Amino acid sequence: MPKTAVKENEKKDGLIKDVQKLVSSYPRVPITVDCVIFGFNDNELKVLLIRSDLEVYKGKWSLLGDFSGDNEELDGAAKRVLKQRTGMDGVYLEQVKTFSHPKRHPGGRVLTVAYCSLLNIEHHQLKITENELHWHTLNGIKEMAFDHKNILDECYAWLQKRIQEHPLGFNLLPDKFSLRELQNLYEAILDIKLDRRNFRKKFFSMDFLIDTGEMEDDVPHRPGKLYKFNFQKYEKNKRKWMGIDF
Amino acid sequence: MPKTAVKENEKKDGLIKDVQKLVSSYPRVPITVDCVIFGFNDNELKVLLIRSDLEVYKGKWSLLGDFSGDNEELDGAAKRVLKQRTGMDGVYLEQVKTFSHPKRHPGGRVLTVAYCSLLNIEHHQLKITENELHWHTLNGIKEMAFDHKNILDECYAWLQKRIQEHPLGFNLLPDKFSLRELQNLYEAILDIKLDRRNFRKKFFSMDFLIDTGEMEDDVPHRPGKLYKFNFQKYEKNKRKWMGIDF
DNA sequence: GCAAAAGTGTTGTCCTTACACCCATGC
DNA sequence: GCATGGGTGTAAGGACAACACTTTTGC
Repeated sequence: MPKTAVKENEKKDGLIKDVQKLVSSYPRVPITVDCVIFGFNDNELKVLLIRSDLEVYKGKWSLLGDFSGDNEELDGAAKRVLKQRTGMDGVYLEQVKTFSHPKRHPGGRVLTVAYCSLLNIEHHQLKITENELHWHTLNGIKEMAFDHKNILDECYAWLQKRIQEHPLGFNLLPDKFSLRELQNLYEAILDIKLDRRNFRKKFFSMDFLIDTGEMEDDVPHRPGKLYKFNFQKYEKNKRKWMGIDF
Repeated sequence: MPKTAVKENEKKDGLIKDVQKLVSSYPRVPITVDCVIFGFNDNELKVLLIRSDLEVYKGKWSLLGDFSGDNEELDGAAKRVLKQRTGMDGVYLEQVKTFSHPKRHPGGRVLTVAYCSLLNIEHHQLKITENELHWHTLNGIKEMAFDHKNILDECYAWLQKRIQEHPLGFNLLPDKFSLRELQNLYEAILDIKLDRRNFRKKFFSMDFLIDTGEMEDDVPHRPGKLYKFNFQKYEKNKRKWMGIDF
């Protein structure tokens, strides 16, 4: 507790009575949220970036962020950013880390809370033309505005770890997908090659895939079956998700 | 970007030139750090708490926290809190999560960043008598000030997971420890019973324990060997740490 | 000599890995 | 009919789980 705030506030029993006064004595910091929005198409992991609107970062790419409004929970702020940029509610979203280096923003100290989000590119193409907003492949990104390259790297590492513990990947795929698509996704995220037979065995043994009875269409080879992920069964039965340990 | 801030700042090319002005237009929020400091003795996992100095929380226990000073990185703020309370530098410390519910502080909106810290109780008894500061066993804690019970629960879950991925536990033990102590620690944190022989096999096979040649003393039974953890070898060779998967 | 914990190996089970052939479709 | 990827099974090796007896010390 700050000595000054305590002194002004102190009573004989040493307890602070006026909590509003106490809080108003705290230094205040501008807060933003930054969303690392991952997508997947053409067998590549993509991230959604916008051209920076600050002159000091002219031409550089930036994460999608906004400051946190008064009395807004940060999860809500992140959802708001997603909604504004992609037009979508109900997108997968998780807090990853808070970045606080005093020089991370050229305009002064600004704290940012990084969120990671996964969405299906096909479902979300609607509002993307409004701004200079583009999907980028991960390894094409060299430099970014602020410390956003660092944030992106940490979120990517987070995703690689997280996807082996939870079935997040389905958020990046269409509702119905072939096992080949699912495997391509895991290979792209983890940046490794997997054995097709073992991959299939693993997913079938978890028993969270529903055979839709439909098949791929318009492929220049034997079509594969299309599956859905059984989100309900997974939610009821999380224990059965064994780590994917490639 | 906030419409007002952009408008005041806009040039013909649409880029913002005055970043200070931009940042000064952001709402500002008081920030605190809260440290969940775990210790281990009497074969129990403990957490270091202080009596709240707010009258609204009279008698309730609280995490060790402080607000973040101007231009201070949050990791530094958390280290500062640890240093002030325990007198120790170089304690294990990691950011866990940021809590932002608008009503989490009775004095108004205050954002807090939770840090988790692990320290050896024996080494840190020095400055603990200054305040009403005590080690608590985890399951004795029912109610706390602010949302600190929630923060504590999340940090404990974090620890349970984290200790299976990294050898954090050694930070809680004396430099030299017996395998029995090490096993007790894992049993306490994970809240399960382990097989002694398998536990020993696992740790010896990782080859990160150094036999000090010394033995336990003053035990009313056959004394065990004392080991040190080989931090250097671990740092050079993190790959060999296989998840502990009890 | 007795209580209490240290120290030590083996076996069965299960998961993981590596690996090769036939099948269905579009062209 | 050929190119392309879909679909399938098995065997070997490695990790994990279960389990009991002898040893050393303090008292």
